[in-house]
Amino acid sequence: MFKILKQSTRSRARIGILKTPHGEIETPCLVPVATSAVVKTLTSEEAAAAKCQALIANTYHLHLQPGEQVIKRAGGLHQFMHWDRPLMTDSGGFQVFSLGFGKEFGINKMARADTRGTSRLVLSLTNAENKSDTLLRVPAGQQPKLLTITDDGVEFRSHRDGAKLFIGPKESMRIQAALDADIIFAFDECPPPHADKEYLEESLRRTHRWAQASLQYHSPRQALFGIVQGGRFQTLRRESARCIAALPFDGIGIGGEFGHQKTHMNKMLNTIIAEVSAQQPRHLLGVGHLEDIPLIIKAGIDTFDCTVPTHYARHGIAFTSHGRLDMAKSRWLRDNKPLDRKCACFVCCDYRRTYLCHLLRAKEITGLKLLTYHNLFFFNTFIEQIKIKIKTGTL
RNA sequence: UGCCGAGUAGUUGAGUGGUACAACACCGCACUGUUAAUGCGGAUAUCGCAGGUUCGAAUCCUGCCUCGGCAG
Repeated sequence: MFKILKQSTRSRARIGILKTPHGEIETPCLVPVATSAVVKTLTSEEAAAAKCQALIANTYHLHLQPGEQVIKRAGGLHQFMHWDRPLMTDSGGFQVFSLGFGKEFGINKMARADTRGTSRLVLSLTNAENKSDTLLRVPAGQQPKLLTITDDGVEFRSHRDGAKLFIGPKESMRIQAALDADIIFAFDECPPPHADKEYLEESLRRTHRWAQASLQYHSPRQALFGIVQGGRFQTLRRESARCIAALPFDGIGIGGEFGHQKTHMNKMLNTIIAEVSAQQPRHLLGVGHLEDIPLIIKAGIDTFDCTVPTHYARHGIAFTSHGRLDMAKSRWLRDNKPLDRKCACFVCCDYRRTYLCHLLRAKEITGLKLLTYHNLFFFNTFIEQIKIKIKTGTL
């Protein structure tokens, strides 16, 4: 299922081929996020044209809307969304965080370093109610207010209508089987970044039990990846990697966050990858800012999904060879140059900054589409260049 | 020409005696397995003009100006 074509001698980076019933993925590869069976603003044809090799959709969201039975009757996700290349589905484990502690505290998955130079953990607070400077803690045993985590799974409340719904490993596997993606993920808990070590230990035990249950309930016609957790603690990451590596998964997923310094993520990845088989594909969940990509590939990551190129595009940010450009800023109205002269995508070939800026400021949805297309093309091209370096032995 | 109504931030409006508020626009920041074309923050007003009453006026009174409606 996974074949390594070239292993770098300078790093853990490798070129591989991940085979699926819907074709091959040449790794390393970004897997753009198509939560609701769509890369927001793009058609599946456009996502393919932007050089996306595979997409990842979401179990929780598709279960809520339109429901997996609708997709099953449509012939599965591939036919439903008219995408004939490889597909993954995430298990709903991330929603345990994002709709639980994430929503409650108004925080993101990632912690970040205090800008005042202390080593104190500071969180990206986005919820006005929690705009205090106090350090948030999640002690062992604490439940998020908005959902309930038990040994068997998670009782969610629908963010759409408040209805209760239960998803555990069994339910996640059943839903993912109906969706019928090529690669699916074990049901896990993505723990909050500010959780105490004791909380993370309990959460990890639960995630490991759910990993075994996911294996038990999964149909072998889909590839199933287990998920390593453990937060910012090296001992927990090592323990988790050993546990997941010992189970008969088709690949290794790596989830959660890794601490509030960028270099810490590298250390955690090295710890994890040292414990898993070189022959298995490794997928890093939810990481992929441009500056992270060379680091994670050198650490030995084969595939990774991230909302950054698509999400930022819809907030007006273009990633270019000149860096991040906020294309909604009025200065671009007077700029007749292409978005990025060095980019070969149709947006950069055929349109100019002034027009992109106008579309964004006028809130025309085509502006979001053009930036989404460009960002994906740019990220994918960036990764192609890294692959060339691996192939030629310079990375 | 008369009568009636209206003039408050760039715009549309709220505010009927204690020197101003919202939305949008503008400017800035954030966003890493998507509840997000989102969230947070900031700047911006001699309250049409001139007088008067009052301790105090966007608010009450007088005159004027501008716009709209109706009448002639």
